[in-house]
Amino acid sequence: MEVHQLVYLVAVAEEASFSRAAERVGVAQPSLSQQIKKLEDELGTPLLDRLPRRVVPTAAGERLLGHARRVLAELADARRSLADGRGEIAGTLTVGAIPTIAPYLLPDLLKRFAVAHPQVQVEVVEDVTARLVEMLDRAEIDLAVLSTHDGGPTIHCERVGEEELALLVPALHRLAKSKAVRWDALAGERFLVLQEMHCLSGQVSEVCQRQKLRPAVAMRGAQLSTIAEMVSAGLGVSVVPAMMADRDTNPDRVTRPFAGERPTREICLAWSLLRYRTRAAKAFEQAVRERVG
Amino acid sequence: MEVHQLVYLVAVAEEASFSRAAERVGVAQPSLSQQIKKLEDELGTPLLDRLPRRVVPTAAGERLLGHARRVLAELADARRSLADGRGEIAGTLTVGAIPTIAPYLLPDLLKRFAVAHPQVQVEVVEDVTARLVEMLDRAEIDLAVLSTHDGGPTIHCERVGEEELALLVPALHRLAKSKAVRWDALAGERFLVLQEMHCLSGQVSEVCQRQKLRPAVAMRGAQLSTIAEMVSAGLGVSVVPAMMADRDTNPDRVTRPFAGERPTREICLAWSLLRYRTRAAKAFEQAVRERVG
DNA sequence: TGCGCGTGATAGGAAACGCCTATGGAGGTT
DNA sequence: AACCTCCATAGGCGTTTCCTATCACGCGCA
Repeated sequence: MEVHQLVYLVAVAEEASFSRAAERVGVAQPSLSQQIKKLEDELGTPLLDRLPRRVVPTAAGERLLGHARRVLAELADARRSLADGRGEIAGTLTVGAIPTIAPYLLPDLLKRFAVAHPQVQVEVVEDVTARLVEMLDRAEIDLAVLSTHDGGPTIHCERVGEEELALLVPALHRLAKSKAVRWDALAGERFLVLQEMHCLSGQVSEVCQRQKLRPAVAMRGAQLSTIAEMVSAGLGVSVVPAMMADRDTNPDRVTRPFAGERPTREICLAWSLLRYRTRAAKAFEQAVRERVG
Repeated sequence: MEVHQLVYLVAVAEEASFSRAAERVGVAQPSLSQQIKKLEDELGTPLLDRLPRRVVPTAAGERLLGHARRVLAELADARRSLADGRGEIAGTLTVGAIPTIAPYLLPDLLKRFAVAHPQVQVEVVEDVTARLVEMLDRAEIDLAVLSTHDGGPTIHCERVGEEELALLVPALHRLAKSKAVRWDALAGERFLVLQEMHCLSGQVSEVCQRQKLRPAVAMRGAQLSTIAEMVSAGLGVSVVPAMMADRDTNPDRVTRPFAGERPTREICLAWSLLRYRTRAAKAFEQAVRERVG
């Protein structure tokens, strides 16, 4: 069981093809076939089902893949840990962020971070909380910026600040001129909310519930910008992060704060406790804290 | 960074010598020097300090060692997981047990287990709780039998039963004839207890505290058999596991249960959540449950 | 001070290994 | 039925790893 064999196995499994995997890892296809065969011989069991049009892992292959990915992640950690030991803040940093935070927080943050740490190559992954957490576990991202997270023993999740939620209404809406909107003024409004996989959706219903408001959900959107455009078109109102509102310049809709206790949601940093935290990751975390706090 | 290089590095670090490490891993010493050098060249930093009489890891080496051990543990897991997939209950199983349980629980258990699963080679490590937990984390043991454990997110600890604690007194002691000993009868007795690293020591003081007894600790012993001999010699009394008493045939001391609510301590199984649990390990766990429950 | 002893590094050759190109063969597709 | 895609096999080449033999260094002992 050699490192390159595990690399090849993972590549074939992910590409579902020997030829594509060979291209990806930069060797000729026969070399790859050879090494996989050798691995299968050593372990005494087929790892891949060569089906006519695609390649799928056998049960044993699936089993080995889990271990293989952890081995490779650990090796990557080793390299980064040693590079860190030389005092450099450098290398590649992959951060994840949820779609309801990423477009409002990251652009500015990335620009500043790039200036402060020009040696660090930052990659961004935008996905919903559940998937980001999976990616943390699989070491596919180093760090995630998200809101609520139900936990899991291997993920560290740390609150770094909070953001206000505000009401987004069409510019011609009766509430558009209010200084601050009272919750009871929203009875009967049509609400535009995100799909349930977005945590903002749950957070909004929670807030509504606390305010004894049973909103009529007119539509579930896949992204905030869709919802914003719907609001502009007068199809309903929505509760959105204030950060989004700050950047919104469309005159067809306006954002209004809520009266009384303003609803907020947490902004958290999460990382895996099993992976090495590079200096670059810590520096990025600090940048997020400064920007949010 | 190849697997065999990591194996060599770990061997050299543990043997503190190239030659001994070479012998251990079964290659000639020059091959080992060569591979370590290659690893150092690849990583761009020395990993080992070749001192006149011994070899010690550098800071970078120490750092890499942690990752290397995890990589190797993960590879071992992979092999065992695949072997398990073929349905065999076989291979090597390393179990740890604390010294106040091991000699009373294991002999009988191991004998039965060997009959039920002749294909499994069981190795036993006897050490105190804290060290067993470390060894679980480092994948040096598969399973630990212990009593209390303060936790840690990567260790699963499961109560499988309890054992009674009883009073051990010299045969000629005034309490030796009691049917059951009341706690208030122990005021003024000289107590022989274990060193603090043994959890039994803490458990006994906890029980005493609950019974409003402030025992005079006459001596702290390193093992129960020492304490038992001290009791035989009339140097004091002790609170010991009933399991120990069951096997004790020395006529110079007797064990008496406590009156009222009999004190007990838990017996737990612990394993690492990060390591693969073999069928052999699960079978052993089951054997412990049957024996204890 | 000089000599052995233990230990790691170096040198050179043999065996093993991985990768490559060329080719074969099985399954679909047109 | 011919073609195409995709993986397996064969044979050659360059590299790597391992071995044995030997060297270099520091230490302890006479």
